[in-house]
Amino acid sequence: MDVSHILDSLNARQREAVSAENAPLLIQAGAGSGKTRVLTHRIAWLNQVVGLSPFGILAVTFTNKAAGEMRARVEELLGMSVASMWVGTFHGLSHRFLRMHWKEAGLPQGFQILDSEDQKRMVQRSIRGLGLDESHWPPRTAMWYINAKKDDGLRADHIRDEGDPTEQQMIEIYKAYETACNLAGAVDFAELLLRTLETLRNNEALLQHYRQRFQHILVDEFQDTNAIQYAWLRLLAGDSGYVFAVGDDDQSIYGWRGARVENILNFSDHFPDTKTIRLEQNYRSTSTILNAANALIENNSNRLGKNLWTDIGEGELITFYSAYNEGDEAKFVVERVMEHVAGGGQRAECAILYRSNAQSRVLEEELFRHAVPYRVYGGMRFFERMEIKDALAYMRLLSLPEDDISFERVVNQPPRGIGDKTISQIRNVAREAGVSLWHACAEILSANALKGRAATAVGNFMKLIIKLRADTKDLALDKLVEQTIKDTGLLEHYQKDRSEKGEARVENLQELIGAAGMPVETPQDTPDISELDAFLANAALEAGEQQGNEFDDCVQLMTMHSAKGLEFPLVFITGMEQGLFPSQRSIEESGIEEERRLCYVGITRAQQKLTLSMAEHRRLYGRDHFNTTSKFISEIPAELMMEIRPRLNVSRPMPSPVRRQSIREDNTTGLSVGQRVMHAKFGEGTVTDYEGQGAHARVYVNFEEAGPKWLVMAYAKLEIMNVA
DNA sequence: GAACTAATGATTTTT
DNA sequence: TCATTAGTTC
Repeated sequence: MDVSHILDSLNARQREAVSAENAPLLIQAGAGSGKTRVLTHRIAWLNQVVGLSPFGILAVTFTNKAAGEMRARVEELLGMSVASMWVGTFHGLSHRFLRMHWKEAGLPQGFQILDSEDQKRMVQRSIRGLGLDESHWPPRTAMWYINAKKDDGLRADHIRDEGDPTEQQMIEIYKAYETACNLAGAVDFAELLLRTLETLRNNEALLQHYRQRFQHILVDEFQDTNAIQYAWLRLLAGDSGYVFAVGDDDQSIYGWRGARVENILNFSDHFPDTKTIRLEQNYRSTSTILNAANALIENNSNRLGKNLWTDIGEGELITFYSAYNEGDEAKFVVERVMEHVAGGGQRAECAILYRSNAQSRVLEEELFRHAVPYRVYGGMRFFERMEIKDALAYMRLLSLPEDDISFERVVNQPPRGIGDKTISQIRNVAREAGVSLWHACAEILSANALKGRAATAVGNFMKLIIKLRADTKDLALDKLVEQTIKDTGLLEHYQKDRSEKGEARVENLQELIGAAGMPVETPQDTPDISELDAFLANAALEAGEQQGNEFDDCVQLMTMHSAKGLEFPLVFITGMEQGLFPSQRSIEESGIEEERRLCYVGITRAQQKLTLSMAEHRRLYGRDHFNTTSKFISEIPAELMMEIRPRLNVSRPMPSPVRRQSIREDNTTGLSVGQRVMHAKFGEGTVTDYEGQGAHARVYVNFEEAGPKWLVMAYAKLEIMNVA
């Protein structure tokens, strides 16, 4: 059989990995060394050469995006659909397993998934239920504790009581939380994994079935696996399965959320006869960039060790700029971006990276000032929005009225006269009887324990849900959403809010109808899960895209963490300051090796040109910081770097208006200086300046109430006022 | 029930 | 510094 299409495009190491004999394989894939390519080609190899059915392959990743890409690339390579192959995230695959084996797992058939926000509310409820003071026992902390334990595979009963009163209390909260989740048929993210693991462990027949089925297990980003994910892999692989693990210990940047680099370092101890293959040829960056990255990471101990190389050529030197303050730094970066664009480059080729999200603000302001379109990664995702979660909560109640989190969320949203007093009464009954809030309501009503108005309100709410469920039983999903947001009054409620925010919420709700109209991909082996439950699970597991931008060609702003896996011709790493990057906390406690790996990740995102910058003086969280240069700068060989000295006038806080007016451009705003205008939010004002062209045209308006502001014509919806 | 006020907390993020 | 959120008031 001709296998050239699988191997031809690969280098020697990649071929070795793809065509390796059956054995545990550890592929140390450096940044930009083609790891996704190796993974997908390995799957193709297993299928077309070894003759393994897609049915026998399990491929697991961390993000939905990575899973989607992998499936698409395999299908492209094989020229066929591989729906029977299990490709997905640890959570997604566990979810699939639990839907199929809910009985064995001891879950209700319609179990719901809690996202982090739901989980926090649930923990909060448990804390309140125990009569504890929330300020002393913050839900965040308790949630963090519970997740850390679950990620280590520990139930509340498993935790050894060392006599520490704080820990004892945490264990109590954990227990109460477990009870509440079981009652509500709710499963949090960590629970998906833990429950799957336990179900397999306690059910020999199931375990044997899956071990036999999945002879080959492929793992992406192996350095990011935590204890339970590793246990999951080992259990499934058993003694007869082959794990093909691809990862890079130098890119392990999620230790703080439980990832264990040891999983990579000790892989060969756990899987006998492991074959290790290193992919060190980099297809992304210039040798200057790679040499900088190599030199930097050399400073870490405890590595498996590897050296990236390329035949792309030296390319440009790395630029380093030490700015006077963060404003100056932003100005410098944006100027470089604008130069690139002026030279015919795309904005989307530029990525501005930073350590913490708080740093994006100044950069955004500077980009906005110059009307450079940009996109910030890491905002609120679609299915996390308040109005969307409200609608979903109603839908969840339709599916499973015992879902207490959803019940509490919408029982008085929109307001229908069920106040705190009534709710806490319901809660008490529920707690005493050990039933869900929904059942508690029914009991209270039949016992006539509520007074007039409250009783009617609660009764009406229950009737609403029951009627809605009956009415929508046979409806298509999008119609169901539509009817839900109408009949519950949710849509009307948000329509009353005439502000921009309210309008956006109404739009989002309408978009939800649209989203429900799209078919949700249900795996063929997932049995009788309703269309509604599939949609709800999907919403929790895949929170959707972050908000896009109306401009396609945007400068990309993101943290170095979110940049992992991406690449850009031009990369700017800002805030190269001791105490910020590496962060103060990492210097003091967690050790800075992970910070250095993060820096390594940042550097290796760059294809052609890397620019580093710092601010000697930075205001962060209302405090002034006087910074020294990041240690990491000194770890990059000086001959790879060129330092740019600040110009004399850069530290001036604001450009003088005189200067702006001296370089006049055509006025395309349609308004003239001196024109009186009206803005929906800021009120009346006078136009005093303008700049920019076309879609980016802006005017400077001095508002009576709100003060002077720059407004983009395309968005501001200014009303021209006639002089009285 | 909306509208104001005070308190809080703040690396990094996915599921 | 500043955004979110919980609490308070009318």
